[in-house]
Amino acid sequence: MKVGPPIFSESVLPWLGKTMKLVDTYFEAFMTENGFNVSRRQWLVIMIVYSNGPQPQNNLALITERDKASLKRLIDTMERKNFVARLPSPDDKRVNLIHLTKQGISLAEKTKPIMKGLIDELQEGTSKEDREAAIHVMGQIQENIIKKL
Amino acid sequence: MKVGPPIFSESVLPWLGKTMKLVDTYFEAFMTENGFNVSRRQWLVIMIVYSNGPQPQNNLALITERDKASLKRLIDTMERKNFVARLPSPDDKRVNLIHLTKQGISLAEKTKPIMKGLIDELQEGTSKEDREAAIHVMGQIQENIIKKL
DNA sequence: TACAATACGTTGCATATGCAACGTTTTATT
DNA sequence: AATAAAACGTTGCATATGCAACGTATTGTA
Repeated sequence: MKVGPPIFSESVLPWLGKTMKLVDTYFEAFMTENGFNVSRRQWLVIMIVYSNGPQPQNNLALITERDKASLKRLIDTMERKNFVARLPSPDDKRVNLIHLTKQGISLAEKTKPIMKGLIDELQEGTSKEDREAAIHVMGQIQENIIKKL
Repeated sequence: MKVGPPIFSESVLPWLGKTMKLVDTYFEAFMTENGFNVSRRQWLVIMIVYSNGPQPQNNLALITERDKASLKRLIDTMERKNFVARLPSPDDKRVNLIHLTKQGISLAEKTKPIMKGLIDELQEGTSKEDREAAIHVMGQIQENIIKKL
């Protein structure tokens, strides 16, 4: 018996989660192949710090859109893996600034160029117009929700 | 200091997770407002069973794209909430068939009509062409990944 | 200045998820 | 028919996440 998800089927919604999950899976496989043990979110944090300098945890939580508790634990893991280091902010005693370690910097430098290639690979066979349309659709959905919440 | 996520920014990818999260949030708020205590995934299971009849857990795991262990625990919760009941399959002693309880059927009947409205609300301001483009992009990304994995 | 409100990071608790291993049952192979 | 392989649901373990509460530090207000 053929069985599928009812409703939602014609809409954009069911595609979002599955795509995201696959992207995460592929990202980690790709990183593992290249000798790095880093999740997509960990990598994102590294690149944010690499591009913008040391950041308060709270900032990273906002940018990555996680709870600050969740981000705290992510930093714990990354510190254990020796990608980042917590250093007290000179301006505000409440704040930890997340710095990259040598290993973190090295990872950023090595992965940044190949990551563009990865994104191109993933989006292969899609046109710029379609991607822009997709972004517009998702942006509109987000707006609609935020307006109603 | 203005700080944003580097790379990925121009791509479709960062939109996926955020949109999904917002949709889930809104879904649950909507359900709560309407007097139902049910997550999007729980609701999806209910609608699948409602539309297709009692299902083995494994089927539901495949359709909802969760691990069978994860789905097992989802069913535990839904059984506790009295939305569904496990009944042994007459054909296969390994299999549980997930049935809807009266309460589950009632929920399906009451929510099905309003859910179409919800989806329309969410997609308000998007054209059919753009939504199709979005689905095409995500489908292509999924294909690309599956091909490479 | 003194006090209240807020911000930051941490911790405890609850929940969700995947993977691997297991017992039971079914299906395939020899 | 006997045995091997696979399928189904369950459980233990590891990880990720959000919310609420807390202590400390900073900012705003009276």
